[in-house]
Parts: sequence; C-alpha cells; structure tokens
Amino acid sequence: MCMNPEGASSPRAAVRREGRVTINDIAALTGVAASTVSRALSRPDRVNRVTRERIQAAARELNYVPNTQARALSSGRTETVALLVSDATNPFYFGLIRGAQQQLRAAGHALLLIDTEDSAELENHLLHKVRRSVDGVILAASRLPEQTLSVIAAELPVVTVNRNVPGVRSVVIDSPDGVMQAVEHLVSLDHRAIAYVAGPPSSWANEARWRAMRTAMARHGLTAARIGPFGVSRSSGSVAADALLNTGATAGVTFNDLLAIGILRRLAERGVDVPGEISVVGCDDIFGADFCSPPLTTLTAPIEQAGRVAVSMLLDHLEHLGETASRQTVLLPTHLTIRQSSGPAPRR
Amino acid sequence: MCMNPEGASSPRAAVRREGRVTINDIAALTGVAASTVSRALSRPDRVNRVTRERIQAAARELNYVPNTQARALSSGRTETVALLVSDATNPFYFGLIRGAQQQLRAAGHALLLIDTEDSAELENHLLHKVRRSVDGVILAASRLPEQTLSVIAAELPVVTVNRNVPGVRSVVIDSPDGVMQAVEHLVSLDHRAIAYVAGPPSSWANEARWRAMRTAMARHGLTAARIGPFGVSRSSGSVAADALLNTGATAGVTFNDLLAIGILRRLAERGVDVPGEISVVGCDDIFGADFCSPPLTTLTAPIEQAGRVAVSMLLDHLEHLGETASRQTVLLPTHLTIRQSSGPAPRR
DNA sequence: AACCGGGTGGCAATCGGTTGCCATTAATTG
DNA sequence: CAATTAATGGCAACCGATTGCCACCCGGTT
Repeated sequence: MCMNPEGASSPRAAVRREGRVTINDIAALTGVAASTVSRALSRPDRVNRVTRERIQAAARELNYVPNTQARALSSGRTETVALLVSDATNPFYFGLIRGAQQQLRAAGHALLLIDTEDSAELENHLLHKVRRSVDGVILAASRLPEQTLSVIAAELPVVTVNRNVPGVRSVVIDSPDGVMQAVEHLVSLDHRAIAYVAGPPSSWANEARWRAMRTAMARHGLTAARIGPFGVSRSSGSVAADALLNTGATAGVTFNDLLAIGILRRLAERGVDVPGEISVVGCDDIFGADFCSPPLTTLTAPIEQAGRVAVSMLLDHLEHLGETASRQTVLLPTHLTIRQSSGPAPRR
Repeated sequence: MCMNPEGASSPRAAVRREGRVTINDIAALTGVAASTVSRALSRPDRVNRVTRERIQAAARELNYVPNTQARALSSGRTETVALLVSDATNPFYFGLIRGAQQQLRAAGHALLLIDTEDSAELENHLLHKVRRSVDGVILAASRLPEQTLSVIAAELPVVTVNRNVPGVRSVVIDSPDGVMQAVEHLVSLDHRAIAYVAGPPSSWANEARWRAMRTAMARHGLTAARIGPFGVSRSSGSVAADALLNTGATAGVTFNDLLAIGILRRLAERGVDVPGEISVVGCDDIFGADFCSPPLTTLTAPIEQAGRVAVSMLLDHLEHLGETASRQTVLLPTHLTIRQSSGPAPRR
C-alpha cells in the first residue's frame, strides 16, 4: 500500500498553501485519515507504532505546526494562561511575570499578560472577556471582592497570588512573618516609635502586613502608628515621607519597596539622615532596592518562585480537574535583608 | 467532540457549559439566523438598525462574550499580538511592555508575552509556533539574522523595535543621536579619553551606538576606546568596571543602564570616586537610573512611547494589508539627562 | 465452526463563529 | 406600471482540529 494515486497533485497543494500545513495534508501524504493523524500526534498510544512513526515523519517533513485555535475550539484546551497584574510597570510584577513565563514555557503553554490598571471593574471585565480563551488565570494582587472572586473561581481555574480567599487556590508570600522579623530588628536597635506606611486599602496584603505589625509591636508592649493609605508609586513617597516625619516615629515599615524608595528620596531631599535620624524598612526586595541610596533594608520575597509555584499549582489543577486539591494554599517564606537604611534609634 | 445530545453528562462539561452563550442562543432568542447575529455584532452596517439593536440588546442581556478561537478559526483574525523580548526581567522591556499593553487594550487586542531568553534559536522556534495564533508580532531587540527576519516578515506582519532591516517596519530609538550628545557633554567637561562599554555583539543597537560614538569623537579629533562585549546584567558590571579602569579612560559610555549601574556599584566597592575620578554615562534611563548612587547621567529613551508606536504601526499595517506602508521606520528622539555620575575630567 | 476481544483506524459530528452567494422585499426610476 | 437596484437576512460551506462510536482484522478459545 502505498502511494497516493493522485500523488502528483499533493506536493503542489502543499506548495500552494505554503506555511499552512494541516493534518489533512499529512493525512494525504501518508494515506491515512485525518483523525488518525490527530491521534498519532496527540495520543500516540492510540495508534500503531509503524503508522505513528510514518505520520510523525511526514509532519516533520512538512514542518507542521498545529493550529491552536482549531485545537482549542474542539478540545476546549487553549494551552494558554492569563496573568493579571494590577500595574505592569510595578517592578514587583517583573519577577512574577518572569517566574510564570519560565514555568509556562517549560510546559509548552503561552502567557497572556493583562494589566488591570488597578481597577476592580476593569479586572472583572477583562476576566470575563478572556474567560474562554485561556485554560486558567493567575491573579496577582487582585482587587476583586471576595465574593466575585469565588464566583469566578467556580467557573474557571484560578490561582491567586498574595490573596487568600476560601476555596480558591493561592500562593501567598509570608510577608506578615517578615514584618515581625522587621519589628524585632528595629526594636533590638532601640526603636520604640515605629510607624506602618500603608498601601492601597484594597490590597489584601496591606491589611495582613498591618495586622502582623501590630501583633509584633504588642509583644513588646508597643503600639504601632499607621499612616496612609498611599499609592504605590515613588511619587507617593514624598507625601508619605512628610507624613512619616510628622508621626515622630524613629522608624517606618512601608507597604512596599516602591514606596520606601520614594520615601528615601524625599528624606534625602529634606536633608534627613537615614538611618541616623530615621530608619526605613521596605517590603519585597524589588529591583533597585539594593542600589538605591542608602541601600534598602527590606523583606526579601521569593517573587520569581511565587510566579513559578502559581503556574505549577494551576497546571496541576488543570490536570486533575475532578479531584479536590491536596493543598489549597502555599505559603512562601520571606526573610529580612538588612542593608543600610536601618540603624540604631537616634538618642532623644 | 461528539457530545451526547443530552449535553452535560460529565461534571466537567456541566461546569464548562454554564455561562457559555453562543450566537445561536442569541439567534434563538431574537428569532433570526445565526449569521445575522454574527453580522450584527461584527459588521453592524450589514444589518438593519432595528434588527441590529434587538440583537445587541439580547447579546447584552445574555452577557454574550464571543469565542475568540472560533472567530479566529474562520476569519483568520485573532486580535492578539505577540511581543517578543529577549529577557523579561530587563527593566528596559518593562516600559515597552507597558506601552504596548496600553495601546493594545485601547484597540481591544490581547498581548501574548514571549521571552526568548536571548537565544536566536528559541526566538525562531517560538515565532513559528505562534505564527498562526497571532495577527502580528513585535520583536524587541531581535537576535535573528537579517535574512531570517525578512523571511518571517514576509509571512507575518512584523514590527521590530531597535532593529532596522530593509523591508521590515520598525521603530527605532535614536540613541546614536543621544550618544553624540553624550560625547559633546563629556568633551565639554574636558574628557579626552572616553571608552565605549559594549553590550552583546548580536545587538543591532550596540553597533549603532558604537558607530555614533566613533563619529562624534572623530569630530573632536579623538579616538574612542572600546571594551567588551559584556552581558547586559548588573553582575557583568563588575568585570566591565575593572576593564574600564584598565583603559585609563576618564569617562565611559555604556551600552545600557543595567550595565552602567553595575559599573557604579563596582567602582564604589573599589573606592573609585564617580564622577571625581571617572564619569559614567548610561543609556535608556530605566527604572532605577534616577535613584542609584550616584544618580546616573544617561540617555533618556521614550521607551513606553516606543511600545505604543510599535503597536500602532502594527495595527495600522494590519488594517491596510494590501497597501504599501507610508512610513516604514519611525525614529524616536532621545535626550541626555544629566545627573551626578558625570562631571569634569580629573586633572592629570 | 462459531465466538470473543484487544488493537487499529475510519466516519462523521462537533466546537462557534464567518462569509460567499442567493432569495426576498422594498425603494427608485424611466 | 414594469423594471432595475439596493438593502436585508437566510443557507450552507467552510476554518482545522478532536473524539465518540463503530467496523474490521487477527489470533486465540471453546
């Protein structure tokens, strides 16, 4: 058996639709049905070894690339994962994007990047829009209310990052624990008046950090001041710095590094010595935290790892859709990295 | 997929079915044919106003979201654009991603982010893989040889960033012009021995900057030294710094800010005063360039704008596929931002 | 000789839209 | 008033895969 009797016309067809090779072309070339080609390529054990190898060889020869839309349409699997971030310019997300990207590529999946511009409404809208074009989504710092999140998680595989909602898989960076380390560090340096510089109220992590801060302070019989909320950009740092000085605190723990770096700049501008007059501790250890001036003492978060783990959890979930997850939440440890923005409390 | 007529039999299908509204549902509700619904939604002028409005109302009521794969399959348009970057953690790309993302969202398109990990081979492979899943691609700092690039551009709409290949649309940041400004700046401060700290040899921009540097120096009867190539990471900065000192130059112009920041750190480590003993000028003005120590004198590039323009060019090209482009290349101006890493040449 | 069952491969329906072509109807014109 | 034309909407054939179901082949049983 053999050659396709109309063999003469098939190479021509291949040429005509250059670059558009379909399973039908392979089927014609090998003399089997398209369905067999499909199986040979996606469920190799369903077809005889000899046939399979002939098909695979033909596919290679024709430089066949499966059409993802067609595959998605019939199978429902898109091999694409969406990553929603609230602001693509926030360096915190760079690591996350990188980690996610790495892990996805290893699994042969694509990454759809979505910027929600810090708006819950837009987040919800875009989520609905891509709902059917992806196999699952990773929500980094979602601004959505718990209930909405639960609803979405029910109709689409979801993994959140730094956000804990019952019934939704998540990877959480344990910055509360880090905040406690930071407080210990500062208290050991004789700081007694420490302020928390808060980020956006809609941020789950923000509240978690604040709670940890209060708890840690209480252990030493101290009370933490709280200022904010501030936007998470360096420019908000100026306002935050001034407010921080007004509290009379000798040290500030900030919601994130972006804010901390902004504060450092403003303090330098005002001639306030860091850490001589006031200590500043950031959170996340983003790009730049090690070379700003002075280098920032901060909670080092395993951001890239968080991205990788989030993807792993999601893909794992996709493979065992029926079953209930063994682990719903992964907590990643942080540690305090002491640099030069923190030091002994000034003598009063 | 041969689903039994009763529909949802497996739990998975049940979940997947919910919220799954198709044009057929709308057609049934409004009593028209599916094709009319399709037209009402994607080519509104093809259907009567009354019918159209009834259909649109029904679509809204049912919370209809078109299935992108199905649309893509039949129409060939995916409304998705791929952005290929050589390294998602390089801050230079953050701005690019942001700009691209903004402009794409405005046009209702999605962004597929692809990290080529600085490998031409991987770049080519991934490009082939997504070829049919996107309407076009933006290649940021492509490592591909010219010829390959031309071939790809012939079968897929392409816009390159910072890479000029005949016949391929591109947006180029005019850093060569900026390099000249930098040289003028340094020469005016009495620097005579200036070195160029080169980046990856496969980078088109790298060569362009070096040429500009030589030209600018020649104008003053000077000759530029060249060291490198170095990797574009901060860690490469250490090696680069040492090499820079060995040249005896009083100033260095670096391929990019990442490298420059690495150099600054190494110089500080070795106790070399910047700009007292040596001046350093970077390129790009990435996140961090303004708050490193000392703040970096650098060529400010309109990175976000580059991302936006690249997307505009691509979408524009997509809309007028037949016609020849009016403008093949857009050149974006840069300017020198003088901070504290450059100063008068030391007296010898 | 009739039967059984695993391994293979083909048929055809299906995923959800898009679009060329045609029929119908309404509007315009000589 | 008949005839030409434009606007509108339906039919049905795709787009390129996936997959449930069934037929067939073949060796091994009873």
